[in-house]
Amino acid sequence: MPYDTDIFDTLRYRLMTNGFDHGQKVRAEHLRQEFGCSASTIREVLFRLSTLGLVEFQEQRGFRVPERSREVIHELTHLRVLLEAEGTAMSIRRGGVAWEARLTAAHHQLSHLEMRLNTAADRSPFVDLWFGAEAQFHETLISACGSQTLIDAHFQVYCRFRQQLMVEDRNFDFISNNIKHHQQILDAAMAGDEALTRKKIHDHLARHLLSEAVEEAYPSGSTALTRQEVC
Amino acid sequence: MPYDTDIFDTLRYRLMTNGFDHGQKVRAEHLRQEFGCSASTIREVLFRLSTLGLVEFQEQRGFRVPERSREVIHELTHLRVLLEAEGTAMSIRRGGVAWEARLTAAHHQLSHLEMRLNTAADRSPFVDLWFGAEAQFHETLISACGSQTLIDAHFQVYCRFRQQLMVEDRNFDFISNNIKHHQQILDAAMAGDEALTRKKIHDHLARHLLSEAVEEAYPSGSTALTRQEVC
DNA sequence: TTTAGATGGAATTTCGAGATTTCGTGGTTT
DNA sequence: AAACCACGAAATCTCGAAATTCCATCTAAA
Repeated sequence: MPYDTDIFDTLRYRLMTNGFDHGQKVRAEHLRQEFGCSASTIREVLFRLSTLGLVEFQEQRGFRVPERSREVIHELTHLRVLLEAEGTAMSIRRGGVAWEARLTAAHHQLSHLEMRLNTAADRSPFVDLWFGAEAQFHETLISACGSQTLIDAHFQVYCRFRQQLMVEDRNFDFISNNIKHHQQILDAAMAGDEALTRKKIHDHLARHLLSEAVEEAYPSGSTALTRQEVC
Repeated sequence: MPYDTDIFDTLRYRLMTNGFDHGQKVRAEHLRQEFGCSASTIREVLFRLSTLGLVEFQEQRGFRVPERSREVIHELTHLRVLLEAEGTAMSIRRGGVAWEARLTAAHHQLSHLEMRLNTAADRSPFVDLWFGAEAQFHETLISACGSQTLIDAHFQVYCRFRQQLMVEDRNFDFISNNIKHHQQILDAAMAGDEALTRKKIHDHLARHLLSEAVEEAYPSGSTALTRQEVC
């Protein structure tokens, strides 16, 4: 039991799974009582969480959970596509067989869970597993890019993206589309087709982009945003 | 007036201008004495600085200044080109006359300083001004992109980029090339040519990329990295 | 000589309290 | 009714010290 890492991880999970309301102030005093530590420790943990963008620090006003908005989701998606497409293209160039093996494994695990999610009557036992597997798959995509800087930047964006979207669409209506998307990304990457992989990554997330901007980047296949969905 | 903001700004400036050695541990106790405050205050400031990547936090091992390396410079440059090219292209699309005016102003100021730097016998009085103007120009390039998320991400990368390169080449041998580069970026942006602007931004920074990777992205004009230079 | 363990000083992390600031409530004035 | 001010409660920020951990050095055993 080294240190306040427990608190950090607990709060990070809670923030990413929307255990706090968007825009709400973080009540340091309540957390202090809950974890049985001093205010300074909580304060420090919150500073560390602000590094990931999961809480926002304001001078003399403490910390608060970022507001949820369509615009922020759009911006995070845009950045995520930019980084993930670039990182995956680099992985294709320099990943080799080892990366392909890891990617296949990650996809297999994700695919399995998505099948279960798609058919199960009660989805709740799979939800957390699916979130983990989905994160693992996208992380693996860029894992062989060779740039820890890019991986870190992507992780920051991914955390905030997840925080923004986790609250929505617990019905997993999108899941059958996602199965196709992930398969197409895998196939394109395995074929070594960088351009196609970039496009499939974009299409996978295009749902969360506001339509106008989609037009600009990919004039052909724009999809209007009628409802926010997870991933 | 917020108290530790002074310390934050002072240390940020010192970190970005290499007032500390790369890879060195940050001596919190020394800083505490220098600023006449408690260890907690210094600790908090360092956490806030780690948000920008200017110091790295390690559990139970305090903070240290990131190591300087050719690989990290390459990665930061790669990310900077990616974000800056994208942000500038978006600014071109949606910036309008107001953005063009601001960009022209920023370039004019920068250009003026670069002329002085290029001819002055003693460059020292212009150095700080030039760093500010250079940052201002590149910040203005992406300022109309409409995505605060992208602007924040770029700022993080820019801080670390500057921290890595500030120590090098105080002779400003690169300055005459830089004058051309900045002019070309301005011209391409004013002409509304997104592709050309992207290329000019890349060329401007290509010097800091390791040659192999430059080949991959821009097979035509690769420039080997023989010596690190600022900006 | 090398390795393992012990030791003491220095750095870190945590704590609880006091100082400062913000925020909400209620009352007064225009 | 709207704007302004006063005041108390609650939150934030800073501090100094205590508790914990790291790190370099020394000693002993193989």
